Order: sequence, then C-alpha cells, then structure tokens
Amino acid sequence: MPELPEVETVRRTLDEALRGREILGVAAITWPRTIAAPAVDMFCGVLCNRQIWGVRRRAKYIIIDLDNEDALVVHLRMTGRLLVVSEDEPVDPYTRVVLILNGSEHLRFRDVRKFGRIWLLDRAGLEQLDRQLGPEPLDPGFTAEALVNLLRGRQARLKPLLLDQRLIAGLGNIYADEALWRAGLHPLQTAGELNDEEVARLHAAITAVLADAVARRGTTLSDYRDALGEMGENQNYLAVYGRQGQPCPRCGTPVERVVVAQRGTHFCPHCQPLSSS
DNA sequence: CATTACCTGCAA
DNA sequence: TTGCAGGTAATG
Repeated sequence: MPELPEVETVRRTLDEALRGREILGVAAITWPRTIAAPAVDMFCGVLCNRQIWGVRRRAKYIIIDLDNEDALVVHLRMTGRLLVVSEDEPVDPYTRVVLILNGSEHLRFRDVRKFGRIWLLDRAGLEQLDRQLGPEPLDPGFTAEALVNLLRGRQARLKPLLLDQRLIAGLGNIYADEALWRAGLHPLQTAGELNDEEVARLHAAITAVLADAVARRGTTLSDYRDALGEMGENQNYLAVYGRQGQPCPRCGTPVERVVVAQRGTHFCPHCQPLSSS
C-alpha cells in the first residue's frame, strides 16, 4: 500500500501524537511473525517504560526513536496501519500488535495481509538498514546530476529500476507510473539510453509527483490511513495509475495497462513513446 | 530476469 | 472460482 508520501504522512501524524510520550508495555501480539527482531520476550522487555524521542522516516520505513538509542522500526508493506487511539476504542480483528501508551492510549499496528514487519534495532542495525537503501528523492542532495549518475550505463528498463529501493528509496507502483507519465517516458525504456534532458525531466517528475502527493497526505485506494485514521486526497489526482481505458489527462488517448516485472503498469501510449535514442 | 512465497479480501 | 492488490525477500 504505502509508498513514500503515505509513509511520510504517517510519520508526521505519528510524531505529533507520540513525541515525548511513554510506552508503558505491550498489551498484545496476536500475530507474532509481525515482530521480525528481536525475539518477542526481549522486544517486550526493552520496550517497557521507554520514552519516545520522535518519529523519523527513511524510505518506506517509520523509525520511532527511543530514549535508550534503540528504535522501533516499522514497514507497513501492503496493508499496514499505525494508529494512535484511545484504549477504549474497540480492537478490530486485524490488529496484530498493541502497545500501551501513557495517557490511556494505544499505539496499534493493524495489518490485514500480515506482510508488515516491526523491528527493534540498535544504532548498528539502523546504520545497516540505511546502507541498504538508495538516496531520498525529496532530499536536496537528490539532483538531476545525481540521477544521471545513477542511471548511467544501466541496461534495465525504467519501471523496474524505479521500484528498486537500492537505487532510489521510496517510489512504489503508483508513483513510478505517475512519474513516468509526468516525464513523458515509456516504462520499458532502457534507463542508460536516456539523454541528459530526459533524465532531468524524470528527476523533476519524480520530485514533483512525490511532493504533490505528500501535500495531499497520500493516496488512499483502500487500506491506507494516517496515524489518526484519516484518508489521503491524492487518489483524486492520479493521471494514469488504475485509469486504464480512461483518457490521458494531457492528450485524451486511452491509458493502457501492461505488466512489467510482474507489476501492473499504466501509461499513455501517445505521451510516453518508446524511443531508441 | 522470472517465479514463488508471504497473507487476506474483494471484484470479476 | 479465479485473479488481482499500494511490497519485498528468497529462490532458479
């Protein structure tokens, strides 16, 4: 479900709700595989009576910094939600982990498909995670020149490359398609064949698509909600994702859907020609 | 590079 | 009943 804009929106709402708060204990872990590391006993022991410094994001990971320099790291995968609610709120059947906060509230992890994972990592673990991930596309250091260097010599096609978190961190299936549409580039285009002007267009498209979606608090197609349970608005502004058969907003040509690297891929055959330059 | 696995719900 | 879904890791 969630890509960079959704995770960033969860981070912001979570930081507001959790900064300075205390985790008093673990009320329930009803799907233990959610806890990826460490073992559940140690997980609960370390979390008990920890204060929360703040909430950060790296790629699609939520990082909740704790007062002992460990961090609770959460990946929502497809259907995960992190919710701050009153302890009186009924626990719905898809809730997998419940943490008890001071002030009679819960931090709940809800996840229909059980793909989401939570880690309790020390500083070394956080650094290792960071090293596995490519640059943050909304950081100032992510320039068009940086993207030129990342794509140079690459034989892979653009769509799968944009989904590779080791190259650029945070894009997923929605925003990869939206960025390629905005840049006027075909998803099957060989990355290394782009000229500098095309890479500059792709860079501008990636940053604009992500920034716009953050401003609209993410895309809610079904499961995604922020930490207060609110939906996003960006689903009302998608150009091609999920719009196969409907007119391209730029030229009116019907949007096509193909499968690339096992992922549904949406594009405008007129605005996104496959060139061989 | 492609396929499978992890899971459940929902629409066709 | 089948296939598909916003993600990623583990296999050939």
